[in-house]
Amino acid sequence: MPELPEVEVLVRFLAPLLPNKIVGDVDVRRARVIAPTSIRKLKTSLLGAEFTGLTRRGKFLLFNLQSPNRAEPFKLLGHLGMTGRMYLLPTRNALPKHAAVVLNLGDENFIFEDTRYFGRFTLDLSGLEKLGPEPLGEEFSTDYFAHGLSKSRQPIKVKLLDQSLVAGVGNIYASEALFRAGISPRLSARRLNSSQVERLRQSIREVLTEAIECGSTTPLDYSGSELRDRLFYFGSSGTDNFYEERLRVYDRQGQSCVVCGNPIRRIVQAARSTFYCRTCQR
DNA sequence: CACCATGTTCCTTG
DNA sequence: CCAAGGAACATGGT
Repeated sequence: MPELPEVEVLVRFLAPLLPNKIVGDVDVRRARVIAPTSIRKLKTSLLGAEFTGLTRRGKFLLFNLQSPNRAEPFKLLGHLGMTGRMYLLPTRNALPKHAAVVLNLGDENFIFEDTRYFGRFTLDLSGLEKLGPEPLGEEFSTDYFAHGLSKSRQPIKVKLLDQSLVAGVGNIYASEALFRAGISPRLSARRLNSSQVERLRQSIREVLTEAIECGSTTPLDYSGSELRDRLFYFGSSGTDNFYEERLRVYDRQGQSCVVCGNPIRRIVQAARSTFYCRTCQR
């Protein structure tokens, strides 16, 4: 469920639930997700430690912990990859099939579940080093963005996925932001004029902000597998597909553009799908 | 069987 | 050294 808005909503949901909870057991069921941290190292660090906070950086979750054995607090870095979820589950509930890491916190377990195991739950914080600014922060300025784009010949859609340019935009919101800005995804990044750069910067902020607001009003009730995580774009069963309906171009090839009525196109860029309207986006 | 999927990293090529 | 392209990772849905 991973792009900046989904991670942000998850962090807001989990952050108040974690403080004062102490790790009583660490069960690593898929070692790849904690790499390069070893199982032993993770256990040594986490056993007896208390959660003190949770924040977000780009698509990463940053867990703050305090161990009674150490003077200094420490951090754990989480990433949801393509299919990751994190949630608290009563101890009596069965673990999900793809539980990658389970932390016992007393009468409930903290679950990191990830079908494809592309996610991370690790003491290695190096993933943060090359991140660009937060798109919703002041550092993501017009000048910064213009300068970053001016050096790249890549199509603008591909460049938006570069986490060192701006942190947190993924494949869905890249298409959505370009549609809102009326800019073709195929345009070379350095060919955007200054008004396009500014429109795109604003569009990125709006698209992400609206997605967070939308997600924040949804009950994030994961009691295991029955109640669905409504932030999941796909896998919506029955009525809860409103999330997809908010998207104006993503996964809508062949459907009518909400602005001009012409069909939404799907193209492939850097081996990933891009959706756009040829009429509205030049 | 084929192709598709919210992400990142590593390897190769130019 | 750098930018860009593609495969790889792993599993499931259609």
